[in-house]
Amino acid sequence: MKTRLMQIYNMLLSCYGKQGWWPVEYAKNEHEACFEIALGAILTQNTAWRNVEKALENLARAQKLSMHAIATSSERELARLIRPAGYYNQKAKRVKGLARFFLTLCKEKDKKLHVPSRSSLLALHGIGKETADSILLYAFAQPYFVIDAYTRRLFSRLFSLQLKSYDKWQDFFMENLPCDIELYKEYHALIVEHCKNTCRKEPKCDECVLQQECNFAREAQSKGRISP
DNA sequence: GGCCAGGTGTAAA
DNA sequence: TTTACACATGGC
Repeated sequence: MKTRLMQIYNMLLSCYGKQGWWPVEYAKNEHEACFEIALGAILTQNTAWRNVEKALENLARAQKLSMHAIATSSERELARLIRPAGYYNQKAKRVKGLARFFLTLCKEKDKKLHVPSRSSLLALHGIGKETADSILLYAFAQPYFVIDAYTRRLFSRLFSLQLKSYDKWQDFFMENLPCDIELYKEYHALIVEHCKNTCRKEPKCDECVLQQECNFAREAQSKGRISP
């Protein structure tokens, strides 16, 4: 299992190349870069990244991209700016809560941005496990493997896995991969990139870099055994 | 015009 | 504990 997970990673890497997530476009310092990542993590909830880019651009143009600016803006104004990212009323509340939370992380005298605990992120309204783990991994370089719909879809097919909960999926990856921040970042990004291309709900497996893996999984399933 | 996108919170079964 | 649904824009 461990070997196959790494094999799949290497196939994706050689096909798509290093993804270098998370993209930071506007931040002028390290703290704001962390915040911009977390902001993007909320804005991209069930939303295509290109729409998030429009929202971020609106915020930047209006000088409303910093944690302080967002924390002190009205929800109405924020909603107007982030409109292209969808669910703008909900997300306006969420990003404002996030900004206020981030301000508490930099209040320490040493000027360092404190690494939040997972539970403190989950306590924020509108931050669930996937968003919390994205923020921890990409903004704070903490070792949490991010599970999203693409990950479940792809690995359900590849391994005939029917894991129910987010935690079980996360355990599956974290128990079978070396604890390596860069690997976690890149693997998740590659899964997303791959699924955007060929592993959608209607998979195009015949033009897929993992075609052999898919066939292997299908064969194993038809023989009534779980693929290793 | 329908489907889908780097989910989450709430309420009901 | 699982399932259904609201939330919403924009690209293909």
